[in-house]
Amino acid sequence: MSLKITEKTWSAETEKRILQEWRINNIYNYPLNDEINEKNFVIDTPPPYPSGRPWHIGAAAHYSQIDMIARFARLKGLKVVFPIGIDRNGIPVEMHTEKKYKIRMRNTERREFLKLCKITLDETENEFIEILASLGLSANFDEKYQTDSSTYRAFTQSTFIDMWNRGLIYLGNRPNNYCIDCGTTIADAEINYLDIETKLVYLKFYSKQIDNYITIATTRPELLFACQAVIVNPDDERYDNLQDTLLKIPLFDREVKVIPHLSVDKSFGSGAVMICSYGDLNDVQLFRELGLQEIVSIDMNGRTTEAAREFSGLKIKDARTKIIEELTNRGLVEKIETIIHRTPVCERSKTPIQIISLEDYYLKQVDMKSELLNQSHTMKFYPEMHRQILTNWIKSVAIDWPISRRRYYGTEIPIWYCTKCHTPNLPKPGKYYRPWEENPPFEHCSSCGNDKFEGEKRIFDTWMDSSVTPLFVSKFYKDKQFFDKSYPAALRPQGKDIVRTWLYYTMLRCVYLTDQIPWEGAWIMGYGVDEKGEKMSKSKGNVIDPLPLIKKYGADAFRFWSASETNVGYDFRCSELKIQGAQKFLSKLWNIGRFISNFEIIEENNKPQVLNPTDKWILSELSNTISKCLEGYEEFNFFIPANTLREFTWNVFAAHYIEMIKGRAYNKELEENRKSALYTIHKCFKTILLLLEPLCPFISYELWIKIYENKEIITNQRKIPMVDNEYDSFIPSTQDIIKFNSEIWNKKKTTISEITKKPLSLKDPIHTTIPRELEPFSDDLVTMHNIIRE
RNA sequence: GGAGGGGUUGUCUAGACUGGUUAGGAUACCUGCCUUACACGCAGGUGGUCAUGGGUUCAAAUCCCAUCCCCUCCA
Repeated sequence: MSLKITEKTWSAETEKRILQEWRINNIYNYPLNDEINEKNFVIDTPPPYPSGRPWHIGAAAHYSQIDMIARFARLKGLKVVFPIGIDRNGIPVEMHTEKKYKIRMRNTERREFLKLCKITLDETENEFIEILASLGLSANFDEKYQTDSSTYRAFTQSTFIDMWNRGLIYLGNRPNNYCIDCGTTIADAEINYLDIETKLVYLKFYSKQIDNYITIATTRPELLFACQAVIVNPDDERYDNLQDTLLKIPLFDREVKVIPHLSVDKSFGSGAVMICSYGDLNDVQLFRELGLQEIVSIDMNGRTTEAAREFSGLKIKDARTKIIEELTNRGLVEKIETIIHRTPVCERSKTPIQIISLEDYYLKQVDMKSELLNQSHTMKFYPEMHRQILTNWIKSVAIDWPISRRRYYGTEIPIWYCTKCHTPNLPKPGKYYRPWEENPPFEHCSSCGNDKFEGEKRIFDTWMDSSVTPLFVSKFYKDKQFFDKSYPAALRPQGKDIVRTWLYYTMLRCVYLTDQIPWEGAWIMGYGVDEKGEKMSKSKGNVIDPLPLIKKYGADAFRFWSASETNVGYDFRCSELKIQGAQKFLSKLWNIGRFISNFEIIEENNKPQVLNPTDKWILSELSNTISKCLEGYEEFNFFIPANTLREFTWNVFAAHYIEMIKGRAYNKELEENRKSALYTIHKCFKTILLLLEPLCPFISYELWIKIYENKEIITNQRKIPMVDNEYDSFIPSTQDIIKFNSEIWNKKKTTISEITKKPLSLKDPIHTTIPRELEPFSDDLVTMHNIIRE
């Protein structure tokens, strides 16, 4: 009998040493046995974007929980494929690089700019990987992939060439969302809406026919010169008999017709609306519907075109100021109101988007809507309620996906154009191509035989890269045997904020390429919100940096907090106090381990023939706990095992069982009775550690190797504890035992000792009776409370 | 305007699908206690019109209807 554990508390510092040990032994990177014909449990891990600090605490919790998914699957004995990728393409790094080096992308030589982006990414990525590892992530870091590697980019390009050959991609010239700041077309999914204060200008449109003017309210007076119609609601009495009336556009003197249209809100402004190319997507629709001739108003640089006459070549803001000024001078403004306008902005640069027509590549998606809706039913959602986000989004898809971007840091579109007949020539899939600086891998144009080409300069939308992760990690195109075992992936874990992008685009692409949904299930996590329940944002200043908290309390405390605080799919509040609470539980567990480490281990093969009733009772509670935990784990709802384990370990096992068997444990004279207690206490503790391992791998590992002196907790698979109903009849005793112990404690507390004049100590004897239903446990209870039976 | 989620003690939350002892826990607060694992602990206590109104029922935090408030997403 000796204490194998001497330290009184679990220290987060220990984690560093354990991590080192895991790293040296490479414990999570075991080769998958390809002989066994069994499906791999593939987690389509979100490739995080290394955006630098502070990292979002919700994201740290998110990755912790993904690791719990992986660890539980290993506990079950599944062959887990837990890849880790880093998403490196896209506008955020370009913007970050511009800021960092005080340069502008378009004024910098392309190669030079790409080099600077890479440096920026490498710096943040290393730090980021360190954080992930320090959280105890059991992912395969050795095979980390990066979406900007030539391998990954070749993969993206191959999928594009594949889809091109099947006629799913086309070049289209149509009005679309355009961000002036980013200088590129963007997709609907990349747009956010902000409430912005703006001026609503009431303009006078004169008409000879009625010898008067009508008032038109607009938030976009700078587009006046691109006006092609004025619409009014047909039910609006103010505009009765004005149909087809010609109105003169102020300043520009061109005439446009008044057209009735049901889409007009009578109560907004004056009830008459000017339709310009293009103020918003509604304008686009009306131009199409009414067959109006487009007037190009804004160019790619965000400046007014020739059509603006004396106002041409101006930035939108300046054109607006000048036009309002001129209109005011000429008495054409009736009034100006300030309103809050829900304005679409680019989610990256926060610049209000413009609608302009450009030639871009589109991937067909409108035709796929019903197919995707149908197929999505084969996928399970955790929780089911978040299926709605996807369904609503698919239903709202209205135009095909513009996939080309006029940016630098991304996967190049692999096309060379014939200089003679302009036919796009595509290379063979499988290699990484950079048409803007490389010669084509072919000599002659497939159409006219010409031998001169011009390389495409544009790149792909970043979602073109990230929408093929399940294919990349399952080695599509590369290893048929592995792919068959790995696809569809078991699970896509992700945040609910990127359902319309990552989840949706991945589905679309994978259904095109493989005819099936790429996962069996989607696990959708909520947001980490602040203490008040509000979303964290830099502008609100309520962002919590997880790093100091992880450093202070340790990864396990952080992980346990994240598990016990987040109900699957719901938003969860982040507060340091709760993490402290998790730390206390770990300390409690540590000390239970410390106590248990006193006693020799009675293994299963040495189990006593007859167990003491108290031991049978706690085993019944243990079995109950196993069953609840497994149920929660199966649903990837870690809230359940975390709280079940905490409750059992602290409030039943430690508070009542351990106190009850202390007498037997220390009494070497009744050997059989002692053996029964020691067998049971180790059985319970081992089970607790195994069930806790997915949540808190560090402390579980440390306690296990300290007490049991082997590494079975992580090296052996299929160690999942089994539910055993043998002692179920003891379950009802739990309430009786807790109640009885509580009564005795209370009695001692309220009895003032004659000698000390203080309440009785727990050691002091007490006269009492033991209720009949607790008779089987009476020996343990008598010793525990020092009861003198009456 | 549309969709989804939520409103339970000072604060956070479980219970709601499947109605049934005294609404459970955590934290904070108050009181007492070093008890051969743990003061990061132990024991005890104060604290609740379960958002509001109505309905169903022997019985409603739970089911139904309406209203109000908060959050998120979409137009």
